[in-house]
Amino acid sequence: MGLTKTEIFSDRQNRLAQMMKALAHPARIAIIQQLVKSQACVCGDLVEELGLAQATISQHLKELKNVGLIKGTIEGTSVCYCIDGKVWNQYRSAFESFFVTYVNKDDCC
Amino acid sequence: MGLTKTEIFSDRQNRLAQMMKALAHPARIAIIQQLVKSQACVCGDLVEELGLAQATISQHLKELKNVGLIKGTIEGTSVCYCIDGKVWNQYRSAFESFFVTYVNKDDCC
DNA sequence: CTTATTCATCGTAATATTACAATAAACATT
DNA sequence: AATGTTTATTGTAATATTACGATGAATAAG
Repeated sequence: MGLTKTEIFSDRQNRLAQMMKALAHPARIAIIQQLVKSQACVCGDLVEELGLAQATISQHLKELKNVGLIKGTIEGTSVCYCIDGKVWNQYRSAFESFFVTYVNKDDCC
Repeated sequence: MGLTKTEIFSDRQNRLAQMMKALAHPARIAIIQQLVKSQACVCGDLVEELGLAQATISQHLKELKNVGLIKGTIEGTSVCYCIDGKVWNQYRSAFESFFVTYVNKDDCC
């Protein structure tokens, strides 16, 4: 137990859930917002901006990298992260498709 | 440790993360989709539709209820669940606001 | 009143997540 | 080469999540 039963759900459902999960932490939201704001790519500045340990930030960055939302390129001794526009758009349309399915009728109960 | 440091993030960030979390499981996605599809409210039919134990479904329903996305009304011995249109719209616009912040320029790295 | 039916809750096991100190790896600087 | 800087990784503790059987509470049916 304690293990999500992905087999019984559709690929779409699993993928959407995974997308949500990638953003289901305030630190990862904050990281994304920083990357959006500082049009140029930030790197370890994130550690100063957010108040978390370097190891923790690195861990969150890894998760965001794993789902493809961000990518990092090495620049000397530091790493420059930025948002992957393609994946961002995929997320955006996946979320929109999900939310558009429900049309507001009078609540039935 | 192991406890999210909500204090260091803004209310907006925490709320958005919580919304994502509510939908960060395929079973909860599937439940919502069922409720959208069967315009009338479903109840324990969910247990048959998805392949999870009754206790598990009940637990997921509770989480969705906690964030306000769905509401349930007792009908005799069964419970009728449906989406709360107001909260749905709040979610929708919160997600849209988030995704609209990033405008696709050429990826910088 | 007794017996089903339906759903919520409790208890519990397995697994995942979050956070950080400590360390390693890679490059830059002296 | 030796030292510093920056990031990733490893190990670990605390907490959260997921799933389900068992039980309880409420109403319906007999």
